[in-house]
Amino acid sequence: MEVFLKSVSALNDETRVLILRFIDTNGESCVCDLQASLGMIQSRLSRHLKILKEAGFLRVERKGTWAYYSIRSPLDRFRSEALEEIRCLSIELPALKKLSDTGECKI
Amino acid sequence: MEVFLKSVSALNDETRVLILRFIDTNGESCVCDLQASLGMIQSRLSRHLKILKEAGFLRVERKGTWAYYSIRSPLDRFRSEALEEIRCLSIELPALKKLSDTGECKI
DNA sequence: TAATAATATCAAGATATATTGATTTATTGA
DNA sequence: TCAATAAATCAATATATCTTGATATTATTA
Repeated sequence: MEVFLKSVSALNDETRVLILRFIDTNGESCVCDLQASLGMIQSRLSRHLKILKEAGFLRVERKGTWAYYSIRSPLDRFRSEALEEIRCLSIELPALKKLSDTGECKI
Repeated sequence: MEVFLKSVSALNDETRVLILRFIDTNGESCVCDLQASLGMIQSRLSRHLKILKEAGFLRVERKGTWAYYSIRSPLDRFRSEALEEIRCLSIELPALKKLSDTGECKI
């Protein structure tokens, strides 16, 4: 029950659904790119990433001071179905802004 | 997005997961039996049943003053997967008390 | 080792959701 | 039509979650 509710409550927020969809679409993303692309302040984004990670949807890889988030793999059946459902939602997905590539990451 | 979040937020409560599991296990149930079996006060139960119904998980059939709730059929893929997940949870499921059959429904 | 940059955490206030007891609505049968 | 019963809704309070700005942590590099 506990694990199921943790997955469900992680999904129960429009912001987090958007983050999942964005990372699912664009692949591994660092926090500063997500900030720039999604237009979210850092503490807010960081909080939601943590919730998604602890619910088993995301994994993090650190490279220096950067943190790269990606869809955890493999996902179990329910999480996988949830992600598939999110893939089918008609969402206005913001364009990817790759600050980390160009070195202008100063947020 | 709206519909997805409605499903998810309906699942995001231990009480409602228990109700879904109970009705899934015991079949169509009237509100007074659910009250007796689950030990919930009437307004609380009624609220949760409404949320589950409006999220597309349950349907109601009225017979006189009674209201019988059952799993809506067919369920779409995501709801169906969610229910399957709930079926696999190890939950202490209270025994069914059929007050409506014996006529002792006075709650 | 000190300064800087990226990310994480914390504290306070705002918003949403759950619980309870009281009231209302709807249906049945006298 | 009135009384009784099942179920739904309402209002108040309690609890949980989200947002923001400030602060802390961690890794890099000068």
